[in-house]
Amino acid sequence: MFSKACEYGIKAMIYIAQKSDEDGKVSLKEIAEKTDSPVAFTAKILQALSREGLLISTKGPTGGFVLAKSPSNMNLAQIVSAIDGDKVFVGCGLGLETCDNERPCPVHHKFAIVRDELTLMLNLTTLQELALGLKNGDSFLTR
Amino acid sequence: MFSKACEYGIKAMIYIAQKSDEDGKVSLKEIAEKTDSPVAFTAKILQALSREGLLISTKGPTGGFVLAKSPSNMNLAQIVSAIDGDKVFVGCGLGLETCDNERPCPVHHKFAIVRDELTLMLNLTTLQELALGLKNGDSFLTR
DNA sequence: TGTATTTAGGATAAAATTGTCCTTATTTAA
DNA sequence: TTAAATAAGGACAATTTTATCCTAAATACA
Repeated sequence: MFSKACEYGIKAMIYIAQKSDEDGKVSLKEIAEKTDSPVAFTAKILQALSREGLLISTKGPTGGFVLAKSPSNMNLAQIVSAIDGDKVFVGCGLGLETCDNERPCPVHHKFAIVRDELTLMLNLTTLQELALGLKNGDSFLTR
Repeated sequence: MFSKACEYGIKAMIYIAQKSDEDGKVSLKEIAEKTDSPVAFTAKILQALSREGLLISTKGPTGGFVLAKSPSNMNLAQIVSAIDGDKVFVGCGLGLETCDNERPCPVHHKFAIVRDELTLMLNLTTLQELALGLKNGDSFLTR
């Protein structure tokens, strides 16, 4: 469904959201540990998320990452499209370049319904609520 | 969403379904052409689908592939799981090994809803209806 | 029987994704 | 001012996925 990079990215963002409303910045090392992700690879992803304007990074001791916006204003769709692009939102289920209502692939109509639901869900799900569930112990980032 | 292999496999199955209720067997060469797929790679996928019991293959001149069952009894879920396994049906959206109602990842509940809809759609969509749309010119396998 | 045609399958290659390593730049604080 | 800590980013490596090539096996038909 999502790439590994995207999975790591989402987990990182949720962890940062949950952690940084307590303290300030969160370090790469801590993020990678708590999300059970490879450190160096996670670094690349956080870099990308910073470039895309979803994170703010600071170097040096006490440096780290913080959300660029309030977690209530950040949703999963923004994260996914920052990392995986918009393929998941608009791409054809059978990989055709041209696939729309004018010239649909055989599964287009049925696929579009599900895909649009996924898009809706990703757009409606905020980092705030995900971080809250995590903080409450209702959900987990590892295992 | 689906792997390339799976996309090719689905397109091939739809083409075979549409073509073989007219004639009998359909050759690899024809399938690859009409689905705009690489021949040798498609061969591997058709091999796998044959091993999985979804296709019957015949060697020699006039040989080729036919559906193992009536297209009304074959659905997309069977094809997807033959090629990509059941990851798409049961896998965690964030890649956790353990992720269920007992110990959910942060997106589990919302993700499961969409994933279950996808599963339902794949189970309910038969090769018969897809092949019919294609034959009627309402849908396409290329471009 | 022999030849052409077609799928099976092993070996290999290319490309994309995932992952690591190392150096540089920046910042903090002693 | 220096040392330590941290992210940035380039180079490279490993793995997975996608794709190709070649030979073998099976089959139809002359």
